[in-house]
Amino acid sequence: MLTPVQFFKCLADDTRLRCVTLLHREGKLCVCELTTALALSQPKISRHLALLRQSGLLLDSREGQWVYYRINPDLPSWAYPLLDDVLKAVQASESFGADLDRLRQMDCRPDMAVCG
Amino acid sequence: MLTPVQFFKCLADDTRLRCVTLLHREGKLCVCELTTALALSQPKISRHLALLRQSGLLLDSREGQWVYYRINPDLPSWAYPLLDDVLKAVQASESFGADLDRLRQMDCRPDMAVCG
DNA sequence: CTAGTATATATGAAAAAACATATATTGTAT
DNA sequence: ATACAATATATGTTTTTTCATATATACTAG
Repeated sequence: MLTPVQFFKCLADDTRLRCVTLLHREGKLCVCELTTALALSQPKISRHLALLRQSGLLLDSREGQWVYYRINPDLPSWAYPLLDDVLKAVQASESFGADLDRLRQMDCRPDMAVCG
Repeated sequence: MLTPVQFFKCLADDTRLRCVTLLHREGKLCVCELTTALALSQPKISRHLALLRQSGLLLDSREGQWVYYRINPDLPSWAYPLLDDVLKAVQASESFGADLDRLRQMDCRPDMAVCG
């Protein structure tokens, strides 16, 4: 079971905080979308996602060649108001807008019909 | 200015999380009260308080031989709802009750008339 | 169907950096 | 002198990052 300290360790890194807030806002994203949005190397993203998955904060699911991550819907109840306030805090920041822009401008995202 | 990541780094350690939640609940406490409440060594507490002070989350003020710490009242506005959520999350935990008990049972706390 | 190839993701290993803790010492106020 | 608090040093541990490689799925040509 995720403890408060573990929860904050998850958010205490720039890469992980950006992944979690994007996922909380967008619902679910695959690794390549996160890699593009954050403009970071694939192994770096993958390692941080693994940590978040192992801590129980995220769930993953494979769909064909893509692996999607999302916020675990069975977190302890104290976690959700925190996540909402985290999103509000981070949305105000400059870097979050840039991440979202790169995600929007990404051509050929897996969910888009043109790519299936 | 405190950023969201720095804020979460502050809370991503058991000792610091307990200090911050106690201070958020109690208003202000001196180092010896925190040392008693958490049942940890003075240098250990002092080091973590210094980190929290340097990050801007806490303010300190000397009153005679005692140094009091409190939550900085000039944090970015996103921080306060988060701190409230944090307190709710931590209050549910067992260790928090024990910290509070040790604080209550501490005899000769600096604020108490018998000790002045 | 099979072989070959491309894309997506994960992980092993190693190096660097950051962090936490203990002990000892120093500073500050009464 | 005594109580309270901060810091210096050394040490051990954890975390983060990168590069290279492994695995899994999908696609294409024969």
